[in-house]
Amino acid sequence: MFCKPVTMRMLADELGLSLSAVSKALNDYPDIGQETKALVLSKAAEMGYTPNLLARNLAKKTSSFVGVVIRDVNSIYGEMFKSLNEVARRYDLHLILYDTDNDPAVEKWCIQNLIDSMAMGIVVTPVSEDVSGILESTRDRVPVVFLGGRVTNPALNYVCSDSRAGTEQALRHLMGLGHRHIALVCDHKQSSSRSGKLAVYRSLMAEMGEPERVFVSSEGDGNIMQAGYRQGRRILESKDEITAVFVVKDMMALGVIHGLTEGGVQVPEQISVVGYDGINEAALPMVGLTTVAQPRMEMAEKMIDILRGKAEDANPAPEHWLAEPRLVVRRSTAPVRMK
Amino acid sequence: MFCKPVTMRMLADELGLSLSAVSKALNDYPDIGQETKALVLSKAAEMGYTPNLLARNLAKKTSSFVGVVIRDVNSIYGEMFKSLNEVARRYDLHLILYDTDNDPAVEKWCIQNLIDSMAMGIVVTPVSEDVSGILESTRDRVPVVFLGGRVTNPALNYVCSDSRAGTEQALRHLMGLGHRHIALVCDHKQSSSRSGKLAVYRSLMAEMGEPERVFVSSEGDGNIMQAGYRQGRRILESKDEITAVFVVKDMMALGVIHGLTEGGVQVPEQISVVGYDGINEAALPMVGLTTVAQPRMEMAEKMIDILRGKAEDANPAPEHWLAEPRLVVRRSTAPVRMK
DNA sequence: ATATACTACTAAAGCGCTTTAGGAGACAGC
DNA sequence: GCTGTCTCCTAAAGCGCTTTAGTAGTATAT
Repeated sequence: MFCKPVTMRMLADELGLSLSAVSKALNDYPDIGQETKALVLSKAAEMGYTPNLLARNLAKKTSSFVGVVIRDVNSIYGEMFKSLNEVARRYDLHLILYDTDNDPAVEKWCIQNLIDSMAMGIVVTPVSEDVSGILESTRDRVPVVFLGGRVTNPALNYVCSDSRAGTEQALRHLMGLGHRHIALVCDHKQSSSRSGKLAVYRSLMAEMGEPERVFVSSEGDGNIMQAGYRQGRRILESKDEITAVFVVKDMMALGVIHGLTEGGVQVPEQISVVGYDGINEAALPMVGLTTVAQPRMEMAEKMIDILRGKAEDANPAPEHWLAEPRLVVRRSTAPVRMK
Repeated sequence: MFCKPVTMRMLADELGLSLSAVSKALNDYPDIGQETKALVLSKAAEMGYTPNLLARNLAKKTSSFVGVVIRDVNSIYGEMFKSLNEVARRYDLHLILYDTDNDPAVEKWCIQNLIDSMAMGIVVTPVSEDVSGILESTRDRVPVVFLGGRVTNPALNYVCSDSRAGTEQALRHLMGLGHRHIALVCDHKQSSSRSGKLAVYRSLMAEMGEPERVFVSSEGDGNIMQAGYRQGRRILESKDEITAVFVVKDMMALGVIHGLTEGGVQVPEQISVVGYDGINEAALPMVGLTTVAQPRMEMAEKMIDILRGKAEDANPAPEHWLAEPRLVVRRSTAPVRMK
């Protein structure tokens, strides 16, 4: 059923040229005659020749594949794929995407396969903040850039949004609406972006002379949205005159809103909610979540940039990028209601 | 910076064996001694050998890559990636994912690159119902399976949900709730799944002796959700005592709901809405869209099955699969309100 | 002892491409 | 004439693996 594709060998034979002449013509080498080059190119077009990427990559010891390893593609990082895809296309790069489903064993498998596929680089949102396994297997083989705030070790390549700046935007927005009793909701997982958000929250609360109202989900709270739901209920139970809440993840914020409204509290009339990430769901008309959006395109560009740089220069100096997030105001926040 | 990985050659030299002996040991060939095999395997583990997939694929003339070409990854088909990813892993397959953004030129580029990467198969949600370009370039080179209802040519491989059965489930659900004045909303794009839904709608309306209330979006309506919004408004303008509406796509249904509620009509109190696809957004608590969900896992399994079958047997007989969708009842539908 | 068959290995070609080294021919300078 | 220097092309090795053909060596049958 499958017919043999046109190879350079066939082109060469057809034209009575050597294989290398054809290769040089196709790859714009300097030491090839203009006429010969034109001849080869026209013949290639005529016969419908297209280069075999695997063979090319193997011979060049470099590849046009970029690995993308995401904990959960149904998240902001999965949504970022769309931007990555666009940037990759600009450079004739191809994305091999994996969803690890938060399983370290799967993550390991993915990384190994990318190495074996000679990927020119790997983007990964690591399952665990302990990335030593990833570093060890990829060390001196393929550049890795960590995405999202879980890893911000200055010795590594990473790209994430500036969670401190984003948090400040969110909180100042609430404060600008007159809110003072502001709660923070976050999940139990440690990450540098979480601790950054927490620090900014604390300093702003201190600035206002307000006590900290921090709600942390516990391990057994199920998925992130359910965890948010639980915290929404806890906020109500706290009887703590809270008028606004900042949630460190949009998905969790949706859960918080659900918990709040199910408990009979209107958002934003009684409590304002702002999330973080800028997931697609936040923009739905029936959701309308005010959120701090990560600049996907810019982050995608930076990640590909870094990987391309490493591939070319084999430059061992780590590169970071803190992307400036942008507050998107929607329906879930409103001025505080005066008593 | 990049160090040379362990190759079979190194293993062979280290053990004083031939290259082929090593290859056979690693690949479970019959004509290799048990002791030798054990020796090779342990040495491989010791030296941390892993096979170069590109080289292997090139030599075997078959690859472990599967191409996935999706019009818009932020859609039900993008969400299906998660299932595809899981199935692919079972067979040691790797997914090269592209988002064509509905651009035929990009689609062409993606397909060509997959051919050049020696993909063992391609899953595609085609931009246009005219897939002759795709067929021509992939013919006799790589098996293709079309996903979604846009292509259901019996001469081709395709997998999609049974839109007739799904539509019937949706409409019978509404009818069971007492609805008789049921509208159908669809977009202007032709596709076999759309025509199937329309046909079932017509026959059921005829069965009830009700007139057809069909709302078709027009070309200039913007994205699918905006198009739905427009139709939601049109439904209100129609003054046609409509109590329920079936929308052929969830994203569009969200737009319809938005149009309806913005026009002051409560969903589901005044008008029930049911969608089709089962996108993640439909399950959000603040959305709660009743919908006909496509069985993602089953469809993913079938697609990989088909591709694997074609790759092995080079069997030219086309295969189809109509997956049975499943009605998921949520908040957006309610019993008709008696006047 | 010889033919037969089987086992366990090696040699070598090949997958389709890149790349290095080298060589033929043209042309200039002295 | 010889050397040197171009330009344009070829030969051949190599990327890391698979696979075919072939060959020792041992065991079995006659």
